[in-house]
Amino acid sequence: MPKTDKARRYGEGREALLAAVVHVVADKGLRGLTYRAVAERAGVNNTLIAHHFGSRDALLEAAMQWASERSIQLSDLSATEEVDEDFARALVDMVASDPDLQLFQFEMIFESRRRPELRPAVLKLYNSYIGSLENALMRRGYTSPASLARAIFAALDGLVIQQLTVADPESIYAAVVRVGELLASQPHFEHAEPAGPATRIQS
Amino acid sequence: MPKTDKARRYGEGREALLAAVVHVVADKGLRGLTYRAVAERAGVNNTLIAHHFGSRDALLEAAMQWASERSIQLSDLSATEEVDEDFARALVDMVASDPDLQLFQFEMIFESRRRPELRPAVLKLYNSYIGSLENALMRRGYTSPASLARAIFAALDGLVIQQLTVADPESIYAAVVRVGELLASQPHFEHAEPAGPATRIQS
DNA sequence: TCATCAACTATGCATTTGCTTAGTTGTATT
DNA sequence: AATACAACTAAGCAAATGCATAGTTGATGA
Repeated sequence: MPKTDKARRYGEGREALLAAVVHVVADKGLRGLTYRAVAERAGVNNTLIAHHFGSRDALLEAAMQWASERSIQLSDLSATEEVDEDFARALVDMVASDPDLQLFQFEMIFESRRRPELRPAVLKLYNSYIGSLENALMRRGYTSPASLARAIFAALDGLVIQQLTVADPESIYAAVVRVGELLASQPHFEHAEPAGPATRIQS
Repeated sequence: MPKTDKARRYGEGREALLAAVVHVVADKGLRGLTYRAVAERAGVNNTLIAHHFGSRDALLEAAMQWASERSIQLSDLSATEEVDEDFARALVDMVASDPDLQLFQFEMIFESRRRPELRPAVLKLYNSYIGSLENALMRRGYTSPASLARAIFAALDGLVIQQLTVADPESIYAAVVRVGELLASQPHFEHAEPAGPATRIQS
């Protein structure tokens, strides 16, 4: 039996369709993103998509907007004070408990290469992640936080992909912890110090 | 005008089709992977695909095999002695000069979630990358090289994705260099020492 | 030189797709 | 209660797709 959300109430169709897009893309890919598949998953008639969004492309764009708005998750995580065991556990748990949102976003990142209208949302997402991480690193006194933030984010991003596709959660957990250790071994303040000089750790 | 490789010689069709798959997937996605698109790109009749491979699924599987065999690239790079400026430049140049192979592989990694027959090849690729990196780290005396190799590979993987989608090559270059610095700051031997004790750098 | 077989092409078709058109139903406003 | 309009459904169609069938062409070995 296919997963369908039934018993929708009047007026909830649009939102249900957007949520359905994320799940359909996550488990059938963009090739499986059809009016009928999305509608079935949302529990509505397929022509409702054309009514609300006009075209498949517009549906995808709307879904990207919608998903990125509710994708505070990693952004919150990145703004955390440090990449420690708690962070690692939270990240691994997040991916394990809601892989579809991550999968959808990765699909959209690659799709944005071919669909210019998706680029703004994708860029905003990435920049918000990397930017908040960069701020956190700067507050903690790391040197040249821009390239460091990019590198650390890339590592976390890459580990999420590995967890989604080829590796078991515990290996990923260990690797995330290792990323935290790499960070800790770089020169930085002992605690976040918004202003003024502070103790700098040398390693 | 569409990119078509014309003037094929008798007997080269199969190989041309496999190469075409990589390019088609890279610039139109898996949704754009149709018999007609691939055949046009390869400069052959679309029914030749059914002749050689039988089905679209089998074509994709064959292309994955084919591509991973000729994807010695990152593996070679990972086995390099250290992640320095030369390595960073080589990585960035590789992605810039041949993005299609990388894009194809990323698409396949995600596709392997839904197509079990692709998993062996994907796992083999990842394990060969991470494994050779782990060996290189072990030779250089890094502690717990398994999680470190996974983390470093994830960082490089993530940076490749960023270069392919959202960031300019020079930002990526800087971040790759930073990854090298993170590695250098970890305790390890000064030079690769296959056996026996050696000078251990403390940071 | 000719037989054989693989590589290759031409035609065609059932299915799936995006989306249009024409309608129905629910809700909010007066 | 009547109006009006948005949310929603039913039916259907032109185009694209995967692939089957039937044939043609080129290389190769006897």
